[in-house]
Amino acid sequence: MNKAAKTAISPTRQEDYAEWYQQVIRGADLAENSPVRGCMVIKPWGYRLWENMQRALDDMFKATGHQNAYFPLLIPMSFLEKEAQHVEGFAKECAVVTHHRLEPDGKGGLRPAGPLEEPLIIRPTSETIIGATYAKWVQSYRDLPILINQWANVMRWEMRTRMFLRTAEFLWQEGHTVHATADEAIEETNRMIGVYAEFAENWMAMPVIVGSKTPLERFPGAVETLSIEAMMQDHKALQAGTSHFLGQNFSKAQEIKFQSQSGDIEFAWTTSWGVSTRLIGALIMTHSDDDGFVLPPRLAPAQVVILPIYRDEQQRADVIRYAESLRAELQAQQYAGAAVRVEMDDRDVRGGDKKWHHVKRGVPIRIEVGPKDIEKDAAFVSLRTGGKSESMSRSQLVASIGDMLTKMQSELYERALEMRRANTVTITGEAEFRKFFASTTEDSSEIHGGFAMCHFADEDSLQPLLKELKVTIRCIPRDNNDTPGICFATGRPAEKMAIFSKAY
RNA sequence: CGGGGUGUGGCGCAGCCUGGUAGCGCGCGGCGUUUGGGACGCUGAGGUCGGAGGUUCGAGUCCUCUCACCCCGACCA
Repeated sequence: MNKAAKTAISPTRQEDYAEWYQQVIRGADLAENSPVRGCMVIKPWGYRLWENMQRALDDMFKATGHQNAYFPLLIPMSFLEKEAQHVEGFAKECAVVTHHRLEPDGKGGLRPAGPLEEPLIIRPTSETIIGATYAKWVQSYRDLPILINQWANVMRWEMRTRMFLRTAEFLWQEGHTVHATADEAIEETNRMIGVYAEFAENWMAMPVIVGSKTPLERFPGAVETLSIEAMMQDHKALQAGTSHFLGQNFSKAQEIKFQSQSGDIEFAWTTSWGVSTRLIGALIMTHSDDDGFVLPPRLAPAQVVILPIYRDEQQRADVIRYAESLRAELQAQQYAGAAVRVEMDDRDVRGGDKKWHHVKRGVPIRIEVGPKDIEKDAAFVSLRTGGKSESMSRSQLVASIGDMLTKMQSELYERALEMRRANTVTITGEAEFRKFFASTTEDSSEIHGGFAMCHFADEDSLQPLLKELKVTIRCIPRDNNDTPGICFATGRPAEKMAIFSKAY
């Protein structure tokens, strides 16, 4: 766009992080705002990415014994009233359907007519409707466990929306399981947060911290909420996935009962777990740079794009033939257990524009082939993760394409991990805590802070301080967190450390 | 929902204070020169100024209401 600009995306992260985020999405053609308040249009490039995420997750769900099913979009309002905390959590952000038809309003427009006897809400999450269904399915301990996942859209009437991170309507999956014992349900809750962590780290190349939420941060109605937390490039935390142990709260509210082996009637134990298109936001803010989106190879809709370069029709024939055969060879290679995904971009667009198009979309590897390359039986290779572009012989390129993608994937992970390391500190006193999270007035970028690991005794007493600094407790990390200490704020003895951070 | 800001061709903006029927850059079409690179020249298409109402002979410019978006706050995957 601007020849003088050093970066493809303007502003840069330093200049204006929030605006940079928007521009990366636009530059990569992932999504755009729609005429509907708070709702976005996910464009093909963004949707292909989502499909790749879905496929990987779905395979993992299946591998852990789950099946997919589908439940209604609309939920009778009374269903939501059954679990007290659940209502409190979601009632404020529900879209309500009150009529079932439209009629002319006499002024050339339409007005709703046919009021419903009982209003329906558009699901903000499906615990209630699924629970009501499960209640009918469960009679005996022999009916358990129920291990079901649903891919769906949900709607939450959020006050402030941001593309992918928080939209009124979003796509997600929600697993809902029923078990005969608490232990089994807890095991499921742990297993699924593990699946999410594995997906985040191995597929998204995004390091995450697994931990449990404090009572104030829990899912409404849950006994225990586990989450994976990731650090974005502005050092804020993003909750990337949650897995809830719901105890018997929902089964009691919805009468999910079964007769046990001994003949007693017992309430079942349930779990729910989900990740959403928010993961795309996480991906953007984990890896992208000032030239736009950077895709981890494993999830990239196209891992390699071939850009033919030629001057005229005569050259075109040769170059295209060469490019096509190169494509076939590359596609025959394997990466991460699947064929390498290669695209050719032979659009009638100027070479420079074409190159930047793919840079901004985050394609991991760009391969340019022109007459000079054909002579040398070579190709000119550029990696989205940086480094010098270089000419490679065709045989070498084909032989090493899988390794290159593997290396890029782990490089992205290492980079993100290093960013998190560099911005994670252990804090033992309130003064230090305040200083860490203080907004730096001289630095307009607003990128500051990070993860503060602190021992803490009591969540409630910290609230004034946390509110003042706009910091939240992200989670109590599960691993390496057994050393007791002293609460950073009150000086009282504390069992565990928590991650404190500003968050999305 | 509270505070602040914005809303003018696809995108980014100027014009508004000092009302008189719309301008710039990029992008887009055509032609040509270029081309291992986000090039250049000529030429062309495209907007009635978020919406509604009002003031006025006349409103993008003033007033009222409304909607949407962005930032901050409260809430949240």
